[in-house]
Amino acid sequence: MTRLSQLLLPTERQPPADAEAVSHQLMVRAGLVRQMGAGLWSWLPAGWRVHQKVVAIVREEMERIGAQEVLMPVLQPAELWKRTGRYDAIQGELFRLKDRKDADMVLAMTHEEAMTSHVAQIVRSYRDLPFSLFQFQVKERDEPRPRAGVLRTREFVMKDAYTFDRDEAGLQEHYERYREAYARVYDRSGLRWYEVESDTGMMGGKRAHEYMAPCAAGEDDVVLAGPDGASYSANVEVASADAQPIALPPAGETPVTIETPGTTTIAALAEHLDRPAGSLLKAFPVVVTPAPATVKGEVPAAKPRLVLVLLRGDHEVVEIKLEKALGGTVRQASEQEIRDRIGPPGFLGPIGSDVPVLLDAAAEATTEANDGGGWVVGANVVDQHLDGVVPGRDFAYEIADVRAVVAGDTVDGQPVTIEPAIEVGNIFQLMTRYSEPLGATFLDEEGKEQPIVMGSYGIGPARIAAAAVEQFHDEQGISWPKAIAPFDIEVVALGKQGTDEQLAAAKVYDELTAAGFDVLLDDRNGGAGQKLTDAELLGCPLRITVGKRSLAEGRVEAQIRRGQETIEGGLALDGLADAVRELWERIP
RNA sequence: CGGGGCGUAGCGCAGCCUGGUAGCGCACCGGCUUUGGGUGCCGGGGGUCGCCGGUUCGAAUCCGGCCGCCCCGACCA
Repeated sequence: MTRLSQLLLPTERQPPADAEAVSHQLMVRAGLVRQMGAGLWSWLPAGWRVHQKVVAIVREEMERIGAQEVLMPVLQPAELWKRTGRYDAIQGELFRLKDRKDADMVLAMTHEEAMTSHVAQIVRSYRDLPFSLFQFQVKERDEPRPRAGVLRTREFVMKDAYTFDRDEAGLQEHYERYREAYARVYDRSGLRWYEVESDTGMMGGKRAHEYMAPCAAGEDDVVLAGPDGASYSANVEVASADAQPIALPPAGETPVTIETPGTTTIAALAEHLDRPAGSLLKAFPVVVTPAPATVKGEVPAAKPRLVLVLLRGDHEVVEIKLEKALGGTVRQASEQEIRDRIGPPGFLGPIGSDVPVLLDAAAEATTEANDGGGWVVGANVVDQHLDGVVPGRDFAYEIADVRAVVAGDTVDGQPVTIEPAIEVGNIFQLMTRYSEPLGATFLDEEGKEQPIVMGSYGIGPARIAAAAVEQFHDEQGISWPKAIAPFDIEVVALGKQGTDEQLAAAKVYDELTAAGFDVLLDDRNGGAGQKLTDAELLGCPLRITVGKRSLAEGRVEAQIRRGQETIEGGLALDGLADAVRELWERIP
């Protein structure tokens, strides 16, 4: 029996002063979670019910596709992580510690090492494959900046799953099955969501998708084309689209020097020349440090090198795309490096220096679309630029798509929009990134040793809960999707304990519970205002109010939380369970 | 890691500049009152003023160091 008078549900009238995100404010105010430290959160009973409901949905969908549930330690020997190279590759985010024997240990931020090393010991033959494992286990990440309540924390439960296949075809099959399972998970949980192409990041591997729930507190920007991203959707980190056209003035035989005193920014230059920023080439000098060896035995690459990135003045670089294109980590060049190798900052250009040039694909596409047109670039001389510069003719370059898509660009002719969203899950094709260093191999039909081909698949239940709050709330509080609400129905008993309303409400509670609903009964002695306000804050999908007014007619009141729709005339006590069941069908 | 801000009761805040033994609202406890949208009145409990050190007759207040938390950026499976 869940009586509010017995439930630890510390609702607050005011949100914590430091809570910025709506979900942060509401989840604390509604008594679902409490903070212990930066990025460290405790789940109180009602909040944990939400979390568990999400977990139950995920578990069902994992089992539906044949994945087997396991549980592996969070505290792990560092040795495993050294073998995959991540011990050195991951800088601050990995918690490291020593045990009493002074052995290096880590707190796992994900479980590729653990899963793979076990599987390496167990699997011998192609006959043992394929299969897939999953768990709900805590992950520890020393986040540089935890934020937004439960959205980005240092410790959180994750459903992580791993697939083990004989070859890439098997992985693809598994991958598709997971995509379907994920779609079901997010549909069932009641979120607005979409699947986008993503960067593979520290996981390594080949292909990856992220599952994004659009919301104001989102940390990622997602590029979408078509209705709700139907025809294109990708994280801006990897998105690519056709830039909006821009006209370039005809170029002469050779570049012409123009005086541009004091115009060190694109904006100033555009104004000075009275030309659109998109017709100017922005110079972005960077230093590339080749990626460190992530696998034992990999040959360390060359020394850091300077590269001049050129892109349209109305575009920005995406560091991740740049790093991919250049094959290493990238930082902006220092002023000294720029002066030594290229020219005076503010007037940089590709002509007159020996620094290799990387031209953004959108700039090249613009050049082609303006046959015979020329750009303005820095002259590498103070207060001078060059006009009528033609890439290829006037300077050599390599080409890559390294710019950020902006709203209004097009994909297959369709304009894109950009929305903030929170990542609620992801899937990666790891290939042999972990099986090789950890020796997870099998003998194929020919008796030849092969590395297992892997995939990894994560879901953050806490983020699903918080994203739901972000997406579904109003002035009064949360309005949960019914699949993950802490309770299906809150029965509010008006009047003091022992009154007719309270007795009738208890009966309503029993009847609805017997009918299979999760019911919360507010049997407190408080005033009507307090109870109704708290109910709206907590946000159960359906509220049944038992007061003496309607009770006199043998009825109770009903309100659907989403949209605060009051059911005309309420519901008759006689046959209440059936009426509620019917009503339940149309609640989101 | 860079920039900014904040630590005083469970939550939200004042007091600090100008040093004199800590206060308000909500919540909580007791009594009465009220009973369909946080009712009103009376009485009450609760705080190492983040921590350490210094200055001073005296420090929440001034000075130094440290710790914690939040926001922006960098970063982020």
